[in-house]
Amino acid sequence: MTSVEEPARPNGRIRDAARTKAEILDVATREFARAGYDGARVDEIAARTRTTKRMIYYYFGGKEQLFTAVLERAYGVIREAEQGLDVEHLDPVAAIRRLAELTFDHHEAHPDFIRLVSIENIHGAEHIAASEKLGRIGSPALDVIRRILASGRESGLFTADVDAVDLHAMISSFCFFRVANRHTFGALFGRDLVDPAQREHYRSMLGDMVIAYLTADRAPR
Amino acid sequence: MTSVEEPARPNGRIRDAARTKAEILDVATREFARAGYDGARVDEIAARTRTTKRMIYYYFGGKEQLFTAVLERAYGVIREAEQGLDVEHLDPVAAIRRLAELTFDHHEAHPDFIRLVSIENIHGAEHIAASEKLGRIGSPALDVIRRILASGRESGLFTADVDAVDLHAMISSFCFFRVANRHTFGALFGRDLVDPAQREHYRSMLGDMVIAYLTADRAPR
DNA sequence: CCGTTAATGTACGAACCAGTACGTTAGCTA
DNA sequence: TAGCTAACGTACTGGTTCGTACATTAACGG
Repeated sequence: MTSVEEPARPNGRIRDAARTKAEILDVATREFARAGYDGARVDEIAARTRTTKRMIYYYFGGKEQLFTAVLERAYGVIREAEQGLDVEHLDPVAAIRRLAELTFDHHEAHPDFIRLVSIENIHGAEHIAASEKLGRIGSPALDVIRRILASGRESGLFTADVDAVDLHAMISSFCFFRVANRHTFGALFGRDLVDPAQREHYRSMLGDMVIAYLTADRAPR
Repeated sequence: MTSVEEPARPNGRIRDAARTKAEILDVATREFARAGYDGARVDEIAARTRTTKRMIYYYFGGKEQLFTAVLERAYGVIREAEQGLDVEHLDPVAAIRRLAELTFDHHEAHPDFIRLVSIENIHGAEHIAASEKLGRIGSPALDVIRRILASGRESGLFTADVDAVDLHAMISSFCFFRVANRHTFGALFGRDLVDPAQREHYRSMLGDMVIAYLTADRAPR
C-alpha cells in the first residue's frame, strides 16, 4: 500500500511535501475505508497524521478530491500488481488458474481497497468519473486474459465464445464478494469466508469453477 | 417491496400507525440506499413522507434503529421470495439452474437491497448483530440447495463434496457483483453489467458456470 | 359524550464538522 | 545573508443535522 517509511536521513526534517502528502493518503485510505465517505471525518484524518487539517486542504483541495486521490492511488496499486503478471509461459488452463489465484490473493490482501470500491459504487462512481486518471482505465489483467483465452481456444481446450471482460467479471465477483460481504454473510450464515483455515479451500474452489466453466462442453441443459 | 397503497376506505383517515410506519420504511429504504448510512438525512426522509421527523423518533427511536428496521424488512422480502421456491420436481441440474436464475432475478429486481447490504458491510454488520430478527437468520434457499445437492450426488450427476453454503456464496457472488459494482465496472471497463440487452447473456452465463462446476470431473489441474 | 391515550405537529437546541482567514517558519537561491 | 516562497499551524465560523421539549388532536372505550 506504498506505506510511508522514515526518510533516509537520520533525523527527519520538518518539511517534506511528498512525505506529508503520502502520509495523508495513507491515513485517509484507512479512515474512508473504515467509515465510508460521509462517515469519514477530515478532522480525524488530520489528527492521525503528523500534520494538520490545513495541509489536507492545501494539498488536495477538499474532502471530495482527497477521496478521489485515495481511489487513484488504490487503483494504481492493483494495476502495478497486475503489470507483473507473468503467466504466458504456462498452458492455458494453468495460466487461467494462476491469474484467478493472483486476483484472489490481491483481494484478500487489500480489504481496504475492496471497501473503497464498495463506497465508490454507493456514490455511483462519481469520483472515478471526475478523475482524469481513472476514466476507462481498464486493467492490465484484461490483456493477459485475452491472450490466454485466444491460445486456449486455438488449442481446442476452451469453449469458443467466452469474452475476456466477462471472465474478468466472473473471477472478480467471487473474490470481491468473499471480502466485501464477509460481515453480513458471517452474521447470517455463521461462516467466515475469510477464515485463514478456509483460504486454500476457497482459492481452489475459484480455480475449479473457472476452469470447469471454460472447459465444459456447453451441451447439458 | 411491500409498497404503501392507499387504504381501502375511500377517504384516508388522518391517523394510521401501520401506514405511517410503512411509509417511513419505504422512504428510508430509498434514502439509505441512495446515500449510505451517514450520507442519509433524517430530515430528508421526513420531508418525503406525509408525516414529520418526530414520527420517525416516535416509532423507531433513532436513525440507527431505523436503519436496522429497514434492513430487517429488506431481508424479510428476500426470505419470502425464497419461501416460494418450488424446484423439487425438477431434475438436479435443472433445479440448480432454476435456483440460480431466481437469485439472479431477485438481485436485479432489488438494487436498493444490494446497496443496503453493501452499506451494512461497510459498517461491519453491526446492525444485523444488534437485531434480534436477523441473527443467524440463514436463508430458505439454503435448505433447497442442500436437498438438490443430495439428490444430485445420489444420482451421480454432481461431484461429491460441494457444500451448500459455499454454493450459495458462489451464486450470490456473481449476482451481487453485477449489481453492486455496476458503476465502477462500467466506468473502468466501459461495459454496463446491468444492460437489459445483456441480461439473458449473464443469466445463462451464471447457470452454465454453476452447472459446469457441479458436473465437472475434478481431475484437470 | 367524556376521559384517556396513541398519534401527530412545531419549534428549537446543542454538537458537530467542512472549510477558511490569517499568521508563521523552514529552507533554498541569488 | 537577505529575501522569497513553499510549507505549515492556529483559531475560528457558518451551516448543517440529529435529537427533543412541549403542545395538540384524533379516535376509541366505557
